[in-house]
Amino acid sequence: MTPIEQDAPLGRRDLRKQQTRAALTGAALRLCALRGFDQVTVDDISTEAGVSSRTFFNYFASKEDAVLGDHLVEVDAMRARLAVLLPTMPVLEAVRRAVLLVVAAMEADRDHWFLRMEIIQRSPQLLPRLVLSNAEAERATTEQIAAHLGVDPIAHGYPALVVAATSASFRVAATRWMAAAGRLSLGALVDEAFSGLAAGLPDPDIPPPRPRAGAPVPPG
Amino acid sequence: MTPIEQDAPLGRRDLRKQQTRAALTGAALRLCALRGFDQVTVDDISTEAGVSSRTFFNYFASKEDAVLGDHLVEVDAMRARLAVLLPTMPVLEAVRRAVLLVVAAMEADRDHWFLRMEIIQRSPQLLPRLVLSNAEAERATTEQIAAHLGVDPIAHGYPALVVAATSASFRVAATRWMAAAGRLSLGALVDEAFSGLAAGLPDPDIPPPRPRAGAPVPPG
DNA sequence: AATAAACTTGCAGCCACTGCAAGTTTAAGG
DNA sequence: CCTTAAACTTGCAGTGGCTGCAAGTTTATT
Repeated sequence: MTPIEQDAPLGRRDLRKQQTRAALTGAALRLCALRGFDQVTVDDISTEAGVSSRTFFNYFASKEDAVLGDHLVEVDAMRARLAVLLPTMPVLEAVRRAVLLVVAAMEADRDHWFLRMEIIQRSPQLLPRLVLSNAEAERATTEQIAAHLGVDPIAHGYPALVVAATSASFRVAATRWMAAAGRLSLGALVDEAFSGLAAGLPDPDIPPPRPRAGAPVPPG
Repeated sequence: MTPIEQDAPLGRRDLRKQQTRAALTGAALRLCALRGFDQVTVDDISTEAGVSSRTFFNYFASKEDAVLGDHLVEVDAMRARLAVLLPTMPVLEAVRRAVLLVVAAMEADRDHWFLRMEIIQRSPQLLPRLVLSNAEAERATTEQIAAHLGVDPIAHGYPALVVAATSASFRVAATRWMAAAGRLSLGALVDEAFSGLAAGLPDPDIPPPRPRAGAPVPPG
């Protein structure tokens, strides 16, 4: 998504490919935010981007992919960071810090993400696919943590549990971030969520506007 | 899914509808487990179930729905149970106990769930839709907890966080359950996952069978 | 038995998506 | 500069998911 300027050899061919890809995602996001996801055909997007609909499918495997993006780059970066962090701190803390990479990428791509939010809100069918793009990453991270701990990733539930819980927390933070239209820092929201996790999700202290019925009995 | 025998008025019409629906899901699960999800057409399923493909879409909105089911009943039951439990115990504990209802439903429907697992493993595209069916339920539960705590569900992150984390934990437990082909109790796996959550996901104590290679040296 | 309601089905059609076989553009080597 | 190979685009034809419509058929109602 974010136009990445690498020192890699960029012939005018690869340059044009990047342009086309950007044009397609741009058109997809713009049109879908305007009309709603299923009121936009692949042909609309392709025409808006100035290519044929057949070409669209040379760039994206599905209409949804064009809207949601792939985010593979960040995933790889996160895996590398995790590898460095895991040996030096508790798992949960390592994951928290690694996730900050994704936070940075999303904050850098604010505009696209806000459009995505609008589109997803109108077409909830998209939300699961967004989760799926994480699913593969989650599986890999689970194995990475299992390897680090020296346990079997299916016999032992911990690695999968940490990954699933942190991933869910991240999603909650991202949702709040987009709901707040960026008035809050995504990083701060993520930190808040991870703190809640690390504390074991205790009932929050509510500044008591009014007491509720049925006494909450602290266990133990 | 599970044939529910209510005292409700069951004319031979509603009876036949139930039969058709069961035949369709049965055919869908059987065929997809055998050949793989996208090697089975709606026509195959309909023919196997003895109805036209047009009728298929009178019962299910999509091919995926036929395989994954809807699970609306359990969701409603869980919501009711939560309403009773919330005022008398911490949120996390209330959710844990409410989830046991879903656990019971799944254990009662073992066979279908194991087929679903096989199918989903071969066609990971299905996993997100399974998550989506939960998404609506999660939103409702979040609001229920927010109302109980007397906080605004978007200003305050706790309700969404608890729901997302517990939901993810449940998914992990279910995955392990299916991976173990039912040799373990789903209830026990869920309890284990919730315990990990309540403890704040600390690094597990690994019984050290052997030190692993590539020495991760914990710094002082 | 007559009427209304519910259910099934075929048909026509939209759209996402794919493989194939052109045609066109760019890169590479002499 | 010219040639050749590779890469990219595109149209075409076809599959399959999914929908609305307009019968036709079955079941419930009075």
